[in-house]
Parts: sequence; structure tokens; C-alpha cells
Amino acid sequence: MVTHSQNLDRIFRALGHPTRRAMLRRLSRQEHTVGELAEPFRMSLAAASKHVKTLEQAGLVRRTVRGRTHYCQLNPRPLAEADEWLGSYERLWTKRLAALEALLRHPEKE
Amino acid sequence: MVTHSQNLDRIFRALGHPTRRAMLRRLSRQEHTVGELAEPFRMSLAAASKHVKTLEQAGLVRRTVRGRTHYCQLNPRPLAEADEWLGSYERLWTKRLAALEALLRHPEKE
DNA sequence: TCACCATTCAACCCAATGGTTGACTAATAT
DNA sequence: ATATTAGTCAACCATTGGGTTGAATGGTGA
Repeated sequence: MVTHSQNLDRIFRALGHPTRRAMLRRLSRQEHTVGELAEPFRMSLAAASKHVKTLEQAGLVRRTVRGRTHYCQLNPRPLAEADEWLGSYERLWTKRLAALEALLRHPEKE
Repeated sequence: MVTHSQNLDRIFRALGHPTRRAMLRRLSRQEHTVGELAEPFRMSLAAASKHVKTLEQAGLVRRTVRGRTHYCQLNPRPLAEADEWLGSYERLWTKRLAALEALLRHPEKE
């Protein structure tokens, strides 16, 4: 059994690396093969393949194998989960940002 | 110079541990000392103190030292940053979830 | 002054991450 | 048939992460 908390662990950790965020960015526009995902980076294909795997294990990427090529597509659901978690804090930062904005607008009221 | 991407790295990684998320949860209700933050966990104070430090380095916690006790308060700004990043994917998952919901409502249309 | 308390620091341990290379598997193209 | 291509796997390496313990720092209270 994998708990919700463990889900969040994997999701947030997967998002915590620039290579993987860049991969997600590309996948948000269209499906790509592992090779295509790897191409922009100065790292071995094996390394990139590992990144894809951790995205997959976080549920962020779904892979369908056709012949020898693996097609990856973004599964945005876990992003929604992460967003939901953040959502419970939204009230806090909007309050904070509103206060900041007010301060910028009327500095004399300090 | 610390880039925006590195900021996101630290933020997402900080969120990728249940202990730290629990600490943030508590801090979202009120300020707490390091000792108070550590108390609920079955780990040494030193270990908890490290978690606080990584939250601080991600910018999620601000610390003010008064005498020998360190008071921590949540700084929600980086959460807003993370949310902003996720926001650019929101269109994707709402579309997806809407499609799913429609499917559940009218399964015959498959 | 002296004991105590809140916290960090330093050294250490083990497991996980992020990368490499080389071998392997299996599908495709010539 | 053979060479090439897509991708994984396994072994390895260095760094980081998460935990421990014991000592150090520096306020606080009697």
C-alpha cells in the first residue's frame, strides 16, 4: 500500500530537478520518445532514461512501447495533487502578497 | 547568483519529505520554536533541526533568534512560486479531469 | 556562580541520487 | 544475414540526504 504522503514525496522530489521539469515542459506540448526527451541534455541516454523512469514512478509520465521505441506522455493528474496540497496554503500567501501590494501602493501607512 | 530554477529545486525538494511538510502544516497555524517543531517526531532534536534548516534554505521558513530560542515562522512566498510553476500546467489537468468526469457521467459515449 | 536549557556543530553511518560506461535485448533497415 | 537503432540493465563512482551521538555555544534561572 502506498500512502498519499508517499505519493506527494515522489511527486515533489521528481519536480525537484531541472532536467525533469524541462522534460515535463516538453511533454506538456506533445508526446515524445525517450530519445527525443534525452536529446537536449549533455548527459548519456542512460542518465536521461533514469530521469524518465523517476517521472514515471511519480505517475507524471505514462509510457507506451511500440516496437523498440518508448513513447512518453504527460499525465497531469499528480500535478493536480501537488497543486491541491499547495492550495491549502493559498490563503496564507495571497494575504501576504495583498499586504505587500498595499504597502507598495500606500507606503506612508507602513 | 542563484537562479529561479535553483530556487524551484530547493522548494520542491524541501516539500518532498513528510516531516518537513508536517512542520510547514504546523507553522501555517502559528509560529513555533525549533524544539516545538521537533517534539512530535521520533527523531533526535539535531535531526529535526536539520529539517528546519533545509526549510529555511528553501526560503519557506524565517527564523528569529531571541535569546537561546529560535522562533520559526512560515514564509509562504516560495509556496506561491511553486504554485505558479504548477499553474502553467493547470489547463492540462483540468481538461483531463473534465474529460474523465464527462466519461463517468456518460459512459456510453466512450 | 552554577546548573540547566535550547540549539547548533561535527563526526560518523547508511541509503538514495545522479551521473558514467559497457554489455545486452530486441526491433528495424539494408 | 548483418548492421544499426532504441532503450534498458548492471556495475560502479561521487555527492547528497537523513539519521545518530557527543561535544560545544550561549542564554536563563536559582
